[in-house]
Amino acid sequence: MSTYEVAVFHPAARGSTTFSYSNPANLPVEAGQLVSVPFGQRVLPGLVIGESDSDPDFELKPIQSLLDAGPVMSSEQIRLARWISEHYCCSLSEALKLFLPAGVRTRTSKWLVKAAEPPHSRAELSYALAALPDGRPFSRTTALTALARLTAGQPQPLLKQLISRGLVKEVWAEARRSGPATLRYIGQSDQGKLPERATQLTRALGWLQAHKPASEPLTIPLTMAAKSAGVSVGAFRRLAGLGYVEVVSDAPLTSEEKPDLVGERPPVLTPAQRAIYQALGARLGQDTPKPALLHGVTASGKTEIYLRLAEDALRLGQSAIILVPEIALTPQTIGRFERRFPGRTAALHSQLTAGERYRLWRRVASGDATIVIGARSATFAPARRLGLIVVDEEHEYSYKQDNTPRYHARDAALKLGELTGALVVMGSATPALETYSQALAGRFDLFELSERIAVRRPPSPSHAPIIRRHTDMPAVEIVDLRAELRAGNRSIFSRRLARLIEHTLSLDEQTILFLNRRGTSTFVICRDCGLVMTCRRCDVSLVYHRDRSDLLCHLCGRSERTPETCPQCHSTRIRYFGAGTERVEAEVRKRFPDARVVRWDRDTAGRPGAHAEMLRAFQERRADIMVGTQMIAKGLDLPAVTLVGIVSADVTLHLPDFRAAERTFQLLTQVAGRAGRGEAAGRVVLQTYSPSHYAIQLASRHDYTTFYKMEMPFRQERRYPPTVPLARLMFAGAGEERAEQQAQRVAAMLRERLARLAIGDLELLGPAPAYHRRVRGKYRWQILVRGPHPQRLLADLPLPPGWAIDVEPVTTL
DNA sequence: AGCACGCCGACT
DNA sequence: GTCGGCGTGCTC
Repeated sequence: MSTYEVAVFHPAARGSTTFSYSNPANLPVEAGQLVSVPFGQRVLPGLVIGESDSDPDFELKPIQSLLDAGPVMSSEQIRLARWISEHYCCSLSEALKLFLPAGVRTRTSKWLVKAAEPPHSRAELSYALAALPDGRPFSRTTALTALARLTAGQPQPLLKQLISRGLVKEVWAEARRSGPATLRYIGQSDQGKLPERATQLTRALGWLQAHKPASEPLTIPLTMAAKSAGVSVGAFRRLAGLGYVEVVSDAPLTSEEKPDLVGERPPVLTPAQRAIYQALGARLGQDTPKPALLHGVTASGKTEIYLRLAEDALRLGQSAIILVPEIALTPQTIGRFERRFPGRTAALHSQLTAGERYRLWRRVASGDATIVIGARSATFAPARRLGLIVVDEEHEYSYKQDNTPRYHARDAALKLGELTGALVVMGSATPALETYSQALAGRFDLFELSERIAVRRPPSPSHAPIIRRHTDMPAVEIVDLRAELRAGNRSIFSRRLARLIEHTLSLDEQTILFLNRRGTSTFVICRDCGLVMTCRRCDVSLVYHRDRSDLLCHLCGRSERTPETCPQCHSTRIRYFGAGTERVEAEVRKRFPDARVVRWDRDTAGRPGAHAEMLRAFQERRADIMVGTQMIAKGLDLPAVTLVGIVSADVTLHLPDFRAAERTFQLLTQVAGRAGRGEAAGRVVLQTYSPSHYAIQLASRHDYTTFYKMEMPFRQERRYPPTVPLARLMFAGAGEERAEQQAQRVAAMLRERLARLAIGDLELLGPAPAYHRRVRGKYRWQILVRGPHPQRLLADLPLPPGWAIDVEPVTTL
């Protein structure tokens, strides 16, 4: 009899461990199937990885039941999960979880049940036992409610006693499926049975009757119905109890609009676009096409190439996954795909509810949606017959997940392409050095788009042709802020920038002002004793936010009242230094009182829909100046912007991280690229205290190639990625000395392991305190592992709690 | 993560 | 002797 290898969803599952189970009931089990299995004392969900003939010397437990009709993961997806677990040193079940939305994995929960054969001492508590349900399992809440009557409102100790005496047992059982509930209403003639005062039920029923189509039953997600009818979900559940409607979990979902609508007409391609599109399009049907890097300056029309390729994939009966950075996942980007492929796209973004996410997952799995667009997690969408994977802005750090599994979506996408034979197209104006060097080495095909295109869209809907023509890259002027100071200008705007803002306003054109820092003042200091206000739990200075008149910690989010006197010396001479976006906004309002300003950063774009609102306000010319952090640097296409002011280019430049120059270069180039995307030429003013730094000089000339040539030797010399692979072990825990001891102990273990495994080409750096030594009251230490295949050392490492492994970290801060 | 088992100290 | 504290170690 064959055994089944099952990855169990449980934190204890280390490494790529699977557990073997038998299948005595002969359930139709195949790889990729969700099952529930007994594990220890409990029943847990697991995923069948495969079959084997191995005959272990202990007795196998049986697979208990199937949790889904068919497999929920393909064999390629299982192989990708295995790769993730091995490459990023996480457990297989952690990697598998990436592929399954919360509603698909079934949870188990704790229930209580009366003991079948209660032990000796039962007399004194029999009164309590009598209050509990017989035979069937009941929830903790049920038990507490029943016991509350006997204990004057303090049932917890009594329940605890019952459990500890063995009179009540805790059991693990499958919980209800957490898929979104669906309501089904066929229509009933015999109303009037409802009690008169049941206003909620009457309203719910009225809504149903008003909304039911004439011929077919009404099928709608329960929450949606409740929202629309203005009653609680409970009202519909009550109706279900009375037999008016059916509430089914996980019912087959009717697809939304059917996809035979004609999408927006594509614009005519420029010769440069067409050449690349044709070269790439020819690979779509191929067996294992080589991945491609599309290096195109900002506004060179990369997205249109993606759209064309997606169209071709669809025509071949394939599906496509389009990855974009979370920050660029604006209604603008989503809208562009939805207009081209109406009814066929599934947009996965962070603001979906669990139920919506689940529904989209099902739509993709069923083949109803064939274009998936989303942030990094969309890599794991259950796309069938995958033909194309696009990684837009592939250099973006948000592609790296910052908790376990710490995967990089670009690299996962490349692996997925390799496994499925899908074409992977990466695009960027400022490729990551990792990617560009591999392209130069021939692992990827390199395509260049070096000219900008201005697009004039006719007001939609319209069938007028879309006009496009070449425009120039914006001219960038570097302003030396030291010279400004010398000239007596202490404002955050240089004379040149102020003049150009004025000029742009007078032309009725738009301006973007960029500063990669939120708040009003970045540090608050007492003039008398020199005390700088710092966070109680982190080792950073607090940032003054005038809008909320609070001091805010940007690491942990804690806010404190602004002190009127110094907490140390009680002086009133408290001063505020350093500018953030809030200060820029205030300054603009002061100096240009007639200008209409919007500020776009995490403080103003926090709530859902805020992005779209601000974008629309700016697009419809209801504002003249947009002030923002790096949120505005990504993928926004605002044709009326002719001036970009970089208030300070230096925020990220001097951080002690090997990627500081690369990051600064990328950010500045992207921000500068927001200017002049329409018909009118763009200008950029770049203010800095380091005007001769190569990252700033080259960003001002949009010169990626030279930047690459200068940065690579530096990495080579210092033995940093992409020349030498890197992994990092991080610890965070309470107690300053304890953290250091922890770090030393793990470092010693690593040294010992390195010697035992006789790995000579890996070096350990550290342990050393992290750049932010303390965050949320936890002290942070790190150890770097440098050299080829650090996984050799890190695989199945028994790390104490508080540790995390980050393979190919995006930063070492 | 739970929940065993197991080995020590405070009590009926 | 028993109850119960929480330190290691296992879960097919």
